[in-house]
Amino acid sequence: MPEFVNGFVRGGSIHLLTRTPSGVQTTTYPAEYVAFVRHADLPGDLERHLSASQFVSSARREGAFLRLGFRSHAFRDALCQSPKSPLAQHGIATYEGDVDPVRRWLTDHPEATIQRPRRCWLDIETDSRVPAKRAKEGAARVLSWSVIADDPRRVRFDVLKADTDTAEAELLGRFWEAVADLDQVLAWFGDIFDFPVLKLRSKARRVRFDEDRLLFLDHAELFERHNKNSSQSGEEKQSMALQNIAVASGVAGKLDEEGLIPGKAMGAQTWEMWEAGGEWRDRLVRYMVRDTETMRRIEGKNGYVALQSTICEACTLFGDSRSLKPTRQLDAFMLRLGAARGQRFPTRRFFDEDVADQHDQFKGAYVMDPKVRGIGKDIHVVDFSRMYPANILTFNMSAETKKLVPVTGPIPEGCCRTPTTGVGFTTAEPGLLVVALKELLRLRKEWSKKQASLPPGTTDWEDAGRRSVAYKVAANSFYGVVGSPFSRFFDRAIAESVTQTGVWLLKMTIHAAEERGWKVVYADTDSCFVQGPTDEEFTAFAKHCNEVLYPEALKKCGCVENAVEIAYEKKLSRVVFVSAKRYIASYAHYKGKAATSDSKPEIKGIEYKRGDANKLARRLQAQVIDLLVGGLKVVEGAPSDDLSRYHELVSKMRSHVLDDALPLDEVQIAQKMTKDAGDYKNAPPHVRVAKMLAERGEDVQEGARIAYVVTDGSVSPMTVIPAIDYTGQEADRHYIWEDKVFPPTRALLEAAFPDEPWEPWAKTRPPKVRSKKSAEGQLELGQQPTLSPLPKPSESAVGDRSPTVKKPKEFVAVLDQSRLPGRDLTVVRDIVARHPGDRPLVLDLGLEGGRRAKMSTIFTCDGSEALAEELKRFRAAS
DNA sequence: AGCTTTGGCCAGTCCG
DNA sequence: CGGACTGGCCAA
Repeated sequence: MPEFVNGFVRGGSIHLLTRTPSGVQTTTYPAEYVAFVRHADLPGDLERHLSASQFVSSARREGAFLRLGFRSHAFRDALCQSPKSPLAQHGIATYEGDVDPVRRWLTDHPEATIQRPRRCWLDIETDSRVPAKRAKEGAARVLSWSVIADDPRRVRFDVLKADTDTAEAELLGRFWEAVADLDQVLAWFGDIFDFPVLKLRSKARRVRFDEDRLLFLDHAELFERHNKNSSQSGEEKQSMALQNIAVASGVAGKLDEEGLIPGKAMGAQTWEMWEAGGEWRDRLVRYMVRDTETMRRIEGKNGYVALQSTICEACTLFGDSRSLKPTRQLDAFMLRLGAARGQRFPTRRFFDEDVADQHDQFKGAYVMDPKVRGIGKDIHVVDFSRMYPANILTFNMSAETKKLVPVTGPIPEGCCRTPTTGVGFTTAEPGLLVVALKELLRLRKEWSKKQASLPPGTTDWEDAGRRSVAYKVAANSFYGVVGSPFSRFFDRAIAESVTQTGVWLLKMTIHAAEERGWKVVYADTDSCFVQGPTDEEFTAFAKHCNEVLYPEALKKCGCVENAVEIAYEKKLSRVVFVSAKRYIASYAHYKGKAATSDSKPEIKGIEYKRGDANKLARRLQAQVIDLLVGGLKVVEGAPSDDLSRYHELVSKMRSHVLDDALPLDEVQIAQKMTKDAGDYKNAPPHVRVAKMLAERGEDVQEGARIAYVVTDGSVSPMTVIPAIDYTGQEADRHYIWEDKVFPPTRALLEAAFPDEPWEPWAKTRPPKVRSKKSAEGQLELGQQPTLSPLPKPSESAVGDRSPTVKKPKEFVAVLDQSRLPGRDLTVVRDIVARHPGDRPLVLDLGLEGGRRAKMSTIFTCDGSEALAEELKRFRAAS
């Protein structure tokens, strides 16, 4: 059985590489650019014309198709892609006319399998004097490289001997020698740095190497794709930098780097360290080798690279970065399956961007607005198992099983029809999509079973588990690929039928639960949250859905099969819904297994889980989450309904934001720049900062994560600075509190305690004083009052729910805030009360809603040392 | 150059 | 001020 580790096209041939213990064996075949045409579609004269054409190198019948071979992709494109081609003119479809010769060969040879590559990790360092952006383009000299092979484990590295082109050429030459007996190279963000740099520099130095021979796989990209599925906190999403991921994965401690230039990042002083020579040059190499080793350890921890290899084997793909794309995976898998059954798939069209943008979206899932007020208790949750695959299976959905049926009325014999989209499918023979899906699910089951039969923790056990996951991943990507206009299998009607059948099933379930007198409080896509039943009643409900409700409903649609199934997933003991897709909850049980005090809460959608939220916003949310549902273990004695505990946390965080020294990580926000800086209509803050950085020559390209600090959030557009410019002073504290930290927690608190007033903590920023007024001498130059409504948490709105007249808000004004040590207004009010008659003032105040009011308040107004002292004493005493 | 989907929330900018 | 719009990130 032929096994291949890699393959490529060169000089009119395909080269297929086989790894042997002694080296790599190459097998070559002529490169075939093939397109199929359905014989029945083809008028006789056109067939003769094609067969005789000088551009067509071969033409032969294969089943119902005419197989046309071309000498180059240019000839084939002219026939298959151009709207002016004779086939397009006749409205004749072509099939698989975009498939590249290597994929063609692998598709036509079902006996060929994919070999597991000999793998290594790579890291390089380049001259730091060249801006990263230019370095990527190959403008910086390579200073060093390191390669760590996995099996057998082996570390190699090398350093530039002299700052000359000759020395660099030798260094690069030794790199390609070092990887000569390896098949796959992984590097962190290798696709955008290490790989192109090595290739560009080697070309520039005229170093001989074979770039096609190796599989280049971007480890960061791979990690990101596989890690999306695993639930994380926002803290872990902060950065994709290698050392951050290493710390989060538990394979490295906090970064401990000491470069030649203190306070400067390692990457920014590679040149200086290399030039210093001796111990510094050694240290540069050590850090580089450590980074390389870190990648290997990350893999040891999560096994994503091994999983990717398994996916490649399952789909017949070579293990480079392209194998990470779901369209590629499914394409390779389905082409083979189709070929085995004598079926061909449509030629994939190459859209230009306009066409892609024009494509209409199809309708998606149903999401219910949450119906719980306050803290919800004892909520049962059912969810459909693999809902979208199940819908495809049940309705036998596939491009070639589609059948035109009346949208309403009786369903023709031998057909089923989706209930809401009215798309018909034959039930006579299984569709290809269904066959593929069944095959993947069968394999998944087989490997899960196999895993269960093996001793846990062994290599075989792990491998079986990975195979099981690989098949699940592939099966779950089906729906998305069918819904993608870039995919060969794009079919809007099918994609929409999948989602809308899901909507139909979910709403049917909601209705059935409500019929029993229970309350459905939330639902999203494939899950349904229900309040009212006992555990036993709800178990019976799920059983009834599976045995009666769905089978009967699907039968009426003409379905012969039924893969639809719901499961009683969990009971939640306490739930707080902020809005759709945003809630927190503690478990009563999960799949029947009772939760313990160690059980982590379920947290969805809120800032705590977002990588672009402010750190303090996440911290305050974490504390409040702990009080509300428990499990995070950041607050003592949680959970609790004692409001004063919440007040305390909020007040404490507010004084921290307003008064304490704030380190960078507490004031910065980081967001990804998803496109080129110039392509934005209204540049958002992170893009404006990116532009500032770019002007300094820093590397801020599409995809970069930009960290910034807001220095004035009260103007539009806001003023911002790059995070690296922050010295500890510039942050707009009011903005941080009013816009970043408090609102996310306020949303949680208002959801949990809707009758309590949470507004009082919201505002801290003094209103802008009109220049006219301040010129009148009431306020001294440079002084602005800090105005804030007093929090009055103690008299909570128990009797205050009726729409009575709103009480006027109380305000306290404190002058010269810069000289006050604190702004804890309850404290200030007390102080004020104990200083009657000092000096009355009438202030012109900005109230909420743009109103203004005159207010006379009695307090010490000179911002004197005396008040500062008084505050200190009061705090010490209380 | 190549690309898994839609639904939803929230922050920010611009404009009337 | 509010609404239209863009952009980022998350749930499923």
